[in-house]
Amino acid sequence: MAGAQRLERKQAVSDHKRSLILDAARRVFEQEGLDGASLRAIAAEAGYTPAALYFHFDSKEAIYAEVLRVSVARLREEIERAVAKTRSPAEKLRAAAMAFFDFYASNPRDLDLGFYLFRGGMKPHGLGKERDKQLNAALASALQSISDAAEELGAKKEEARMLTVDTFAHAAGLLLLAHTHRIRMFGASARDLMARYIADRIDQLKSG
Amino acid sequence: MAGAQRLERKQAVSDHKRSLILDAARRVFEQEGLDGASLRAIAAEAGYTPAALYFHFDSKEAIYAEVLRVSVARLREEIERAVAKTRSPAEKLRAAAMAFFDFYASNPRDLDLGFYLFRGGMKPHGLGKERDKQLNAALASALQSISDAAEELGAKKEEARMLTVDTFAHAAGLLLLAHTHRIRMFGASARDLMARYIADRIDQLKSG
Amino acid sequence: MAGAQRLERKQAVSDHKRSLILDAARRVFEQEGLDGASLRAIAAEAGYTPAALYFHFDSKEAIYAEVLRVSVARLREEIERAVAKTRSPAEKLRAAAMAFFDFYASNPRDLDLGFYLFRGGMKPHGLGKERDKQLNAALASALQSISDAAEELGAKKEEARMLTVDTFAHAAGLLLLAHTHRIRMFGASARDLMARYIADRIDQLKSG
Amino acid sequence: MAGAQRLERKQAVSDHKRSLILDAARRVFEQEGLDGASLRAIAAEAGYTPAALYFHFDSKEAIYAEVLRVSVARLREEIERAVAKTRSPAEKLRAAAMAFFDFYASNPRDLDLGFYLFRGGMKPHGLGKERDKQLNAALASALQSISDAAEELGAKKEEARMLTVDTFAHAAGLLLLAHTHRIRMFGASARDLMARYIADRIDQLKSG
DNA sequence: TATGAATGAGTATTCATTCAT
DNA sequence: TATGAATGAATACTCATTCAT
Repeated sequence: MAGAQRLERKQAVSDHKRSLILDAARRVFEQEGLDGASLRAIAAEAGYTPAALYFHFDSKEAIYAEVLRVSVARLREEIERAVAKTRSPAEKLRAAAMAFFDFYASNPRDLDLGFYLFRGGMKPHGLGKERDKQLNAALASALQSISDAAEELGAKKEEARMLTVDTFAHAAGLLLLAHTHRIRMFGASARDLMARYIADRIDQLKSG
Repeated sequence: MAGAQRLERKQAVSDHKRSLILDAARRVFEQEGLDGASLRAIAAEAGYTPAALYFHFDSKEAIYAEVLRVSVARLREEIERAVAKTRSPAEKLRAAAMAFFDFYASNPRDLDLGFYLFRGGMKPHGLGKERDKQLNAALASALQSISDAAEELGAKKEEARMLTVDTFAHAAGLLLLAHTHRIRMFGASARDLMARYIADRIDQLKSG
Repeated sequence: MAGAQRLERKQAVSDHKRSLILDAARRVFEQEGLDGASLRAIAAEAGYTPAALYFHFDSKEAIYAEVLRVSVARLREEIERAVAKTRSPAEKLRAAAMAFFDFYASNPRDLDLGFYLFRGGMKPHGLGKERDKQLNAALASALQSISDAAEELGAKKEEARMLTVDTFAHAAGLLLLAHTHRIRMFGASARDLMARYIADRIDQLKSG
Repeated sequence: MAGAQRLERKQAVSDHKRSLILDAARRVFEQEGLDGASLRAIAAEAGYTPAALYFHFDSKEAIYAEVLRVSVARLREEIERAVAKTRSPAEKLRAAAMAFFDFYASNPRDLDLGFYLFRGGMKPHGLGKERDKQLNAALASALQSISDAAEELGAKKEEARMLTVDTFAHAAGLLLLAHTHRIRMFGASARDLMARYIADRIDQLKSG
């Protein structure tokens, strides 16, 4: 029993240190961006030697992946919080979509990270299949609110799915344009366009 | 006269070498991705010493920019070619939008290249102001067909612009999902979704 | 206790390695001159990878500065040792001046090193402000013996200072000539000229 | 005859181009300092390709040497001009010494160049014996005024020579200190110190 | 668990020089 | 005489990672 307790405590301490490193990594991402987030920089911010991080993570990419995992978890929380404040299915759908958009609009580093990892940014072997699966699951879970709301509005399962994908895509595209400053060339606000987009889709659903 | 001819020939040879280097750069992008596209790698692929590239280009970024410029020019050509085959404004709009989508769907490295701008864009240095401006202009020019078609369909200038941005964004988002293989998790075809999206917008325009 | 001892030993080992690198740097200076003293060269001479030096020093300039610091420290020691052997103020002054001259006459690479400052000095970056200040302080300290002796011989503070500057300048000029072999063209011994110079200044002081 | 004339003209044209390059080199030295005076930079300033310079000079160092030669010639002119304005031998001596000092004080790049070339700054084989000899001769000639004046003031040949060397050395030392900004630490003006030095030597000569 | 030390591969860019044309 | 093209060596410095301690 005593041995098991000791092991538990050890595990807890270890987890805590891991999360301290992740916090540091997040801070570095925010302040320096992806390119500045070297292992050295993360280690320094965490008060560690670079070598020390290898006791807690397998590689730099593993840290990146973990930060992304937490990021997606936060995304999900934000969406759920926004949805919880609403009453009607329509409002729910709008709230979920806009929460998704707003999360990345106000956390551009999370967007950067997401794009980096979701694409082939990582050299040696990507995230690894397992992590990739987990990530997809987490993302699907975050977007579940959108699908649910669509179904409540009368969409069939398949339609609801497609709406979710479309919403994700439209938001991602607008965010991309907004963050590369390529959108101002058309003199439009990304958020307004997103709002209009989702309003149209809601109308479609209601009338269809 | 002979002197002028010699100069012309020299220029032609020089241009040819430039384009060989750009081809090599494109190949490296394709095989190694953006991060692997170091000057050394490009030089090696082109059969040159790194130093030799500096005779033909001012910097690594200049090579990137040129590759990108060519890519956007090809995009524009494809869109215009597609539009030229159509008759009605509605067809024109659809053709332009789908040509945009298809270009990047079938040239994923060009998409990667475009996304590079995104990453450089976040901390906005990258290509330098001048090149960035030129690029925006080239992109706007490539998308002009979409705006034109929308206006022909009765949209006001402002509406036409927003439609163009929306179309760009939706396509970009879908391509991102497709490209990262995140879209299959919803069991939908990116191209179908794009087609439906643009069909809906055309309906909107016609009925509005 | 044991822990403290281990730390001490570690520190000692680290210091030793640092000094081995500095020795290597000095050797490179001697054999290759200042321009040849690249980081690579120093690392190779020390039996290290270039990257390894960055564990022990912040930059190439930091190594230069350290070598220079040691050089000036040795200069100071030599001057003080020479002065300590004398009795009268006049002898002290002569001893200090000649020790200064002799140090650089018999350590021409230290002279080179000092001249490096000159070249860096023209467009005044080089070592960075902080190091430059420290160096000036160390140099001033090394020359203090001369000022002190002058004051003991009756010179006012201001006079003593100027004498120090003059002595420094005269010695530096003669060393330059001797070192570049430009002095033989006049068939004179630099050391004799220095001795005569300082003798004259002592006479001046005594009679003035 | 016609052939000889043609050859002469060719030679004249060639000489002119050489001097244009040297002018360019001088300008680059002045604006960019020694480190910035790369062959490329000189060529660009002269409106040539780097390769073209090799038809006029053997190497970069050869250009440096030639610039230095011209510099020493100008030094000599300045000294002679200053001396020509004076009447008494004492004035002559003072004028020559101060002209020497002032020349380098107001043309620090010439000083820099002189130090660089007179020392071992040049890697492969120095200036070459021949050029070195010429340079020494030119320098001696520039300093001749000082020796002459000293002799006119009653110094024997040997004494006059030593005075010249001393003056050269003192000036060089002060200039070195002044340009490295190491002299202000003693709060003295280099020019005043030089003036005092030469005044003392004149007094010595007169009284001795 | 953590460190200090070290590595080897990598970065973009500059340099003086050469050579065919 | 001059150029365009090319080279090979060099520059200082950064990186993720490893390993003995």
